[in-house]
Amino acid sequence: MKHIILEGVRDFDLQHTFECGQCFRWNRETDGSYTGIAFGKTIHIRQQRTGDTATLQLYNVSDDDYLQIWHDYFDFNRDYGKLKQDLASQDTILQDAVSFGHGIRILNQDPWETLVSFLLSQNSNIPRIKQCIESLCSQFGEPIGSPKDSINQNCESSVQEKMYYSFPTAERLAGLTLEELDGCRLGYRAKYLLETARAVAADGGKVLSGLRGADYCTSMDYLLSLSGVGPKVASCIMLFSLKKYNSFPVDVWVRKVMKQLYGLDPEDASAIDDFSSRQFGPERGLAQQYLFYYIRERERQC
DNA sequence: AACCAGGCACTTA
DNA sequence: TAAGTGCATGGT
Repeated sequence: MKHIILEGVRDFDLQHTFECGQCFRWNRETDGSYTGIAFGKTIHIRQQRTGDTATLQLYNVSDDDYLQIWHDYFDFNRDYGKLKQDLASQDTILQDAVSFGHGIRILNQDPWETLVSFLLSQNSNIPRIKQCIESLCSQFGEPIGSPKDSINQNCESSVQEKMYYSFPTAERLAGLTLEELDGCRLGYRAKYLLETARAVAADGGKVLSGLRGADYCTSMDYLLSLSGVGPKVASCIMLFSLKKYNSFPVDVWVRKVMKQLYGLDPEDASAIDDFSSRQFGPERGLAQQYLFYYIRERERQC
């Protein structure tokens, strides 16, 4: 039975984790459960809250998959209770943000998928980024099984019937032409994608996948050498796939936080970098996620 | 209907 | 080093 149950899970909430802007291939079903694709596998998750812990049902997950992929993917090795406590004690703004997004966890995603996703994210918005990625996957990825297959047929499921595709490899994309990418509607980013895919595929992706073991500067230098990857995109890749929790992506939303809540000049990148380093410490990447989710959900109300 | 989006590459001063 | 500009496309 490909079904895992985790009980007594603290500091984890599906909506907080999947809708804080770090991932693009998770979708909410009508009943509040989520279906996602990562590492060439589909997975369906339901949560039941009881007080401050949750029971998680992971469907289409074998014991091996859980140990080899999902345990690390959901960052279950880190103590978020302690991390949150440290951050919340810094200032009341962060305290509110942490409280608001208390179930956020930083996913440890695949570096290549994360690289492409954030390369495509520039000057765009989240709904459209998701569209671009899905069309890229459906046209150039491999079809994979639906998570519905492993859900008990007797109980009704909210998982929608559709095809699921893996994320295309660097080698696959490196062999394409710009014309072949037209249907994905990537705009001017298509050129960046091809150049970067070719650079990554040139060494079989070994340099990129090896960056988890490399230090911050080595990783940053390599990523910045890729076409279409600047400081913001590189920071996201390092934070969401390379476990570089000191990286602090600064985008329009974070600039908004820095201006509105901390009174900094939103155009002064080095001031923001210095301040975030002093104020949030070596785990400032996590602080960034709480603040990003906080300001974005707040603005959505208006 | 404008405005702008999880920015970057490229040019100019 | 700093400051400006074009970019494809679609959400709001």
